[in-house]
Amino acid sequence: MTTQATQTVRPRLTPAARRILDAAETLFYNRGITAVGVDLIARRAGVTKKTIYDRYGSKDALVAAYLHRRDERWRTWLPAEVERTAAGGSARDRILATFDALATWMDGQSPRGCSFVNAAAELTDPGHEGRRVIADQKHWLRSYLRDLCVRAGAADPGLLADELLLIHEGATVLYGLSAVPDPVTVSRRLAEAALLRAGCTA
Amino acid sequence: MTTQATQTVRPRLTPAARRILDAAETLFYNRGITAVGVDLIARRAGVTKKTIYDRYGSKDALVAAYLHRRDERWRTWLPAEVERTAAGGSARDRILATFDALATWMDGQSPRGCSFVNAAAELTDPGHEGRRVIADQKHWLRSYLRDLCVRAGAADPGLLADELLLIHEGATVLYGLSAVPDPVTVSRRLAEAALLRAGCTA
DNA sequence: GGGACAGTAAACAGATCGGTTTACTTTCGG
DNA sequence: CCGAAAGTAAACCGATCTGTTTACTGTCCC
Repeated sequence: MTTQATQTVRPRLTPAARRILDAAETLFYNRGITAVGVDLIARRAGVTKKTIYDRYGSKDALVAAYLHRRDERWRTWLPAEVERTAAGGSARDRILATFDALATWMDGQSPRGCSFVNAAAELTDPGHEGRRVIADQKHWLRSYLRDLCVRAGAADPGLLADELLLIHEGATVLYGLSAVPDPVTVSRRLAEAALLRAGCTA
Repeated sequence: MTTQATQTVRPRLTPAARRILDAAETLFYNRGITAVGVDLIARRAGVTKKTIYDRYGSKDALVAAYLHRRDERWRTWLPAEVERTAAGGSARDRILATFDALATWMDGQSPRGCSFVNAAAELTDPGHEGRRVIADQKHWLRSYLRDLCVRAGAADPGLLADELLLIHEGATVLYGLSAVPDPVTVSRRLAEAALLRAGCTA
């Protein structure tokens, strides 16, 4: 057995590695993955290219790390935000709260739509590790919604979850395209109709 | 007044220009816009780079032409397909037929989702001409749906059109991500619920 | 005090990027 | 017959691409 290391809070990321990821996140999201070179990331992070390759190995791996961290943030933030805003409410309230949360998330930091959908548009190689992260993210959201649907007493929770997921994606895309003034309000209405149809009235 | 030219069917595109656009369409859609260079397009089209720049002027202009042609095809195909499949039916039937048409379109040639949404992910410069084409396309679909909603006697045609548009986009994105087995069926169910709510029963 | 680790600085590699230029050929309508 | 348009072929431009290499400096822990 390996000896247990000292219990100091070990930073998963070195300071430089964190700065790299921060810079990469901003640049990838706002300018596109392919359009951003590692030289630019290095410059922005105040770091040498060597450090990037020492920490991440390749640009593809850095892209995967970028998506992974974005996923982690979303997974911790969304349930917390739902609990915060729908505290004391029903499961149905929580489901509707996910749409308000979506609006908050987008207004706050994501004017260009879903980083995963955008990344999927660029990561055309099906073998790219980032594609796995993207698929995982959508499956997580679907199962989170499904869990809420079960608790809301939906007739067919799986089907309702699919419907809600579709509405989420539609709202996010329209938000990013600025093609419709207030897509999140539209999505909330659609969700209400879907809930009604599934027998979730409480 | 300028003299009317001879009435020969003038080809809007020279043969080489057409081959260039064909090659660009396949490559841009399947590999991404930024990831594809003009040298590759030239090679695929059996053409010199000079010809590309003689015909289109810049890569950005070629990208806009690619989106424009894709838009044109969609605008002629969709109404025709809807008339074909919902011939003799009601306006409500036509609305639902747009979702079947979407499935046909995607199965046929667009496994990677909507070319416009994908392009929007890459065209980060708000001044890029392609962004106008994208916005126009969404507005066209919205007004096409809105027209059908009016004829279907919707309580609030504009709002219903927004809802249907959102469902369309959601279905397309989920289709491209392969995150849900049959997003188009899900979208049809959602559309039925939305129509019901808007009072369109015929 | 010595090694492992994290980092800087900067050159280097070969390929590719969008775009231009020069010189020559083919086709076709007035 | 002549000139314009459409095209090939290929070299060239400077910049940028992902990724590697060499040499050196801190810092921290055993």
